[in-house]
Amino acid sequence: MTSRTSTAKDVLAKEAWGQLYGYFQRHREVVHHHLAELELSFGDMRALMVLDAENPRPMHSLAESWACDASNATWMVDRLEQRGLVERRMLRTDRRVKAVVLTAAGVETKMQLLERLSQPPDDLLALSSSDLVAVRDVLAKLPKGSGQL
Amino acid sequence: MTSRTSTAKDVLAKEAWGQLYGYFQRHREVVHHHLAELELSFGDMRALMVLDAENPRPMHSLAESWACDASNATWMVDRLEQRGLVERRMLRTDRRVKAVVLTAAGVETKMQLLERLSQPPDDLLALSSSDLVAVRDVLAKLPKGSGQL
DNA sequence: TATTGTTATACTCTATAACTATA
DNA sequence: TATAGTTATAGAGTATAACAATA
Repeated sequence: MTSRTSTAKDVLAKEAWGQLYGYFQRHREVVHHHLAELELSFGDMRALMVLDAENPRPMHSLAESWACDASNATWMVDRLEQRGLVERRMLRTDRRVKAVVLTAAGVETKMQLLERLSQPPDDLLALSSSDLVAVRDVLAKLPKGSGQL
Repeated sequence: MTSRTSTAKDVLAKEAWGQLYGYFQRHREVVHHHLAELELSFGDMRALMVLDAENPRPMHSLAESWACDASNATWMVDRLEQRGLVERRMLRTDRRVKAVVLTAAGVETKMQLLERLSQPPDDLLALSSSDLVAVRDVLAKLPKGSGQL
């Protein structure tokens, strides 16, 4: 709706975006490599990210966090439970809800995954320290809230 | 294998990577929004990216580019062909191979998709010009070849 | 006999609708 | 009657194996 002639900054933003986008295209496989090592699917990863051992999460709340149907949440938790990574707990306050927590094994798996994912690709290490600081600090200025379109 | 104590640069690289990774996590939905507008699946996008109108690509070569099974390539090309976006051509040199090209409609759809994908998110426009230049120039130093692990 | 591509089939992930049990 | 969760079922997307045509 804000259609107008391109400013110099529009061009810069497009070029910066192109670099960012291209970089992630090239590193998509990195994530899948780490997941394969831990025998996790992409869905497993999204599931683990939301869960922990301290805060039991009701199924319907998980479905919302995962932006999926309730029946799909049942299926995802079933798989993780069969692998011993999560556990369903009954709530005494409302016996309809089943709250999900990570087991010790789930915590361990999540930790290993996070450690791998936080490992920067080698090509970043080839940059100078000042370049790394520049990227880090500029991106740190961007809003961390839910992504916009 | 290069296990050693963390240098200051290791820490910087991890922080920069964390920012890059987080940014793309937050903007994953942007791509899906653009795809939905054009009624394309994620697979359709990957398919279109590899194809053009000038260079007929044999099926087995496409399966390799898409890193999928040959039978899956058949299925993907079938769908695009039914939508009129691609066309199978016989090769007179080897009558076994079927080479795939984008139709005029396919070129148009691919162009519309590329235009949308190249549109930077609003939050980048909120950065200063010098910040945009910094991000663009640092990322431009990274290798463009096939991603490494 | 080897290669290109397709078909038949099955498995994973996702959703919709119908169901159970609580509230 | 409404809500939390599951089950039954169907569809998209992926793979493996058997097959047809051509080299």
